[in-house]
Amino acid sequence: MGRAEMSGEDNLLRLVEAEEPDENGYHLQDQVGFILRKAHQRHVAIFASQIGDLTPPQFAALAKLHDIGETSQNQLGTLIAMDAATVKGVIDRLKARGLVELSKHEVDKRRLLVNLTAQGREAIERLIPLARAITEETLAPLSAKEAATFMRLLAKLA
Amino acid sequence: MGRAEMSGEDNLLRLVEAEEPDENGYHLQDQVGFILRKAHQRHVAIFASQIGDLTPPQFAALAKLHDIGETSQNQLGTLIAMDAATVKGVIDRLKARGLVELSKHEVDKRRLLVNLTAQGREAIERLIPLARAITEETLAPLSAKEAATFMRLLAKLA
DNA sequence: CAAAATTCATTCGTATGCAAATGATATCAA
DNA sequence: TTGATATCATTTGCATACGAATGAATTTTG
Repeated sequence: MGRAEMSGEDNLLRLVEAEEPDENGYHLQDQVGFILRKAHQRHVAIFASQIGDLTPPQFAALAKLHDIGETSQNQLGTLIAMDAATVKGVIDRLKARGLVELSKHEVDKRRLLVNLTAQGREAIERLIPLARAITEETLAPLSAKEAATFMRLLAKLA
Repeated sequence: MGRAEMSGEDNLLRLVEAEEPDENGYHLQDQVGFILRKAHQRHVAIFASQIGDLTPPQFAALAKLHDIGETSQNQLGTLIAMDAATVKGVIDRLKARGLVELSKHEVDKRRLLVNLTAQGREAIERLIPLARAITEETLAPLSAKEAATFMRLLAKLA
């Protein structure tokens, strides 16, 4: 596939000539996955700067429990998009800090019920305003209109 | 703050009445960070379904090395957005599989140079078409125009 | 030049994140 | 009812991801 055989569309030709023969111009920094990973990293960093003593997954668990009340560990995992193994670790750590408490389901003995403690409730209610600020700061590079568009499209991808 | 005191904008009133008094309507599933995390998860799953024997970070390292040639481990980390500790693990595993080789920088003895092996080069060149398919599948829920908009806005956030 | 500050790499500790295997319990179906 | 399935939780193993501490080498600066 020699370049000489290529008929002449100027921009394309210039583009091709600017690159190495074997490389058809794959640029990592233009790939969704790579940018998605970086955007997520940036968000996590912003989160950590505002809420230092809780991770985003831990916050998600508390926020969801605050929203819906007691549920099973598994159900909670589904709601906050974590598999069973991951959610267990998160809940274990929240339990160790006294933010959630566990109990057995009376009827279905397989289920482990998770609920906020008073301390957990106090914590999440205190943190929610900070979480709003985190969302705001994460979206700060975009105008209000851009942010709305972005959220709409991002939701379609997730 | 009784609801009765609220003057009547219909939509707002209905919205407020649908919620608990103390809860000002914080919904995890509407937060950028949460959706960003889910979108990233989905992408990683798509990646794994197309390229089973390499992770996205490992692929990123190979792709970048293919793009720019030999560099120091640290510099590579900067280019693919990984801190020093993370990049070391990734490179260690690629080395164990014979996809990259390491050498000492002649002048600056602190630096560890990383380069593709012949096998690594063969691998990345074989995988790049699959990576394009992964990008395509990740963006599949969006129209071409939406995808372009999304990429533009995402890049601003990352 | 010599001390101070930086840079590069490594190591340790902690926290996701997921696949796969396992055990206990529930539900479904023949 | 019992045998097959499915669900819930746990555990193990592996792979990011990052802060913090450390040591070696280089660069900056007084």
